[in-house]
Amino acid sequence: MESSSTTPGGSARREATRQKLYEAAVTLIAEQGFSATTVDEIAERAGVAKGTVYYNFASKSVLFEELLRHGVGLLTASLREAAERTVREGGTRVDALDAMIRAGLVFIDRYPAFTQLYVAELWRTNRAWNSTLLVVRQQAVAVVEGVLHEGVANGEFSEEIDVPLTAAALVGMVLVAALDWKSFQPGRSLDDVHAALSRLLQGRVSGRR
Amino acid sequence: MESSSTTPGGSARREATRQKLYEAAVTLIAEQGFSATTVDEIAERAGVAKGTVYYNFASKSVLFEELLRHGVGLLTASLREAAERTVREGGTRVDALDAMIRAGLVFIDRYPAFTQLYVAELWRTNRAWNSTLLVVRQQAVAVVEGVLHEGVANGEFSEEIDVPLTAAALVGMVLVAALDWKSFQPGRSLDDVHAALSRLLQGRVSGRR
DNA sequence: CAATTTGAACTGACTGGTCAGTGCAAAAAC
DNA sequence: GTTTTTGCACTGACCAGTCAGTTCAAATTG
Repeated sequence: MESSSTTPGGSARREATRQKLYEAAVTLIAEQGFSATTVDEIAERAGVAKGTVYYNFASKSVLFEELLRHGVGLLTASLREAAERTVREGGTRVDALDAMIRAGLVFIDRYPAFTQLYVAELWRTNRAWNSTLLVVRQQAVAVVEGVLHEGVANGEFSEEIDVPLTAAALVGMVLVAALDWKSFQPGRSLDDVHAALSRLLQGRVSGRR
Repeated sequence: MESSSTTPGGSARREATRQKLYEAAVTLIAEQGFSATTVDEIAERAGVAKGTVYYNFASKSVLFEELLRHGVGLLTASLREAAERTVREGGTRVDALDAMIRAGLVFIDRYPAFTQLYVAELWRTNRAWNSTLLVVRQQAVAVVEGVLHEGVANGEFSEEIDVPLTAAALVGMVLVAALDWKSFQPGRSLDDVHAALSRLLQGRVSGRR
C-alpha cells in the first residue's frame, strides 16, 4: 500500500532549495533593500542557478512576500506562545508583556536580518506587496493588542489606555532598541537588554535606586 | 569642486531649486525606496530638467545624503529646543522627555514622508551613505541621551537605567507609534496620541483608573 | 538484478528593457 | 557677461525574467 506519498507542499529537496533561497534573500535584502538586491545575487548566495529561483517562485516580489509571511509566522507563534505560557502558569498580563518582550528579543537575536528588513519595508506605500505588508504588520501587533485587551478586561490595566497605539508603541520600543543593540552594542547580553526594557515597561525609570 | 552647502556663491535661485528637489525626492523615496526611485521621476516631480539635478548635486546618492542631513537637522533642532525650553521653565527631566515626545510627533505630523524614509533606511548596512547614516542616527538619539544623563546626574532617574538603550527604545516607541498613527488612524488628534504615549512613558499603564 | 524511462528540479546563456550619468548648444535669469 | 536652467540625444552598465537543454533519483520493465 502506498504510504502518504508526495506531501502537499513539495518534495523535501524542493523545500530545502526554497529554504536556502529564503536565507540568502533575507540577509541581502536586509543589507541593501529589495530593489537594490538582484536575483543573480540571491541565486549566487544560495548556491543555486538563477533559473532555480524562477522555478521555485513566480517572481522576485513573490519570493519576498513569501519570505515575509514565513518570518512573521515564526515571530507571532513565538510571541503568542510566550504570552499563553505566562498566563497559564499564573502570571499577570504585565508578566505576559514582559515575556513577549523577551520572546521578541530572542527572535531578533536569532534573526536580526529579518527584523531589519521588516522595519525597513513595513511602512512603504505604493508597493506591489502592500496588502501582504498590511496583513503581516497586523499579525504581530495583534498579539500584543490581545494581551492588552485581556488586561483591561480583568482590571489589570487602566481602561483609559489606547490599545492599538500602545501596542504599536511597545512593538516599536522593542524593535528599535533591539536593532540598536545588534548594530551598536552587540556585546551586550540578552538579559541585560531585557532588563533595561522591563524597567521602561514598568515605569521604573523615574526615582532613585 | 565646492559642492558643500552654504557656499558663498549660493544664490537664492539655486537654493530654491535645491529645495524643490528635496521635496520631490523625499516623497518619492519614502514611497518607493531609494533604488526604485529614478532621477527622471525626481526631476519631473520637481518640475525641473534632469540636467538641473546634476548641475545642483553631484549624484543621486549625494542628493539623498544631503536630504537626510537637512531633515535630521530640523528634527534635532526641534527636539533640543523642546527639551531646553522645558528645563528653562522649571520642568523636570520627565517633563522634558514628554516635551520631546510631543516635538517628535509634531515633526512627524509635518514631515511624514521624511520620517518614513528615515526609518526605512536607518538600519541598512553596506550602502554607500553608511557613514552619513551613522552620524544622522546618532544625532537624533544623542539629544534624548543627553536628557537622560542629566536626569541621572540630578537624581531624577535611577542610576541603573541604561542610557543608550533607553534612549533608543524611547525613540522607537515614538517613531513606530507615530507611523502607525499616520498610516492607520490618521483621524486621531496629535493630543490624543501624545496622551497615550505620555501614559506609557510614566508607567501609568498598570492599575485601574 | 541491470537497463531503461520518466519527470521534477535545476541550469545558465540570452533578451528586451531600464536607468544613472554625460555632453552640449541654446535659452533664460540675474 | 556670468550663472543657471533647459532639452534631448546618447552610452554603457545592469537586471528581471525566459527557455531550450541537462541532471539525476526513483519508478518501471525485462
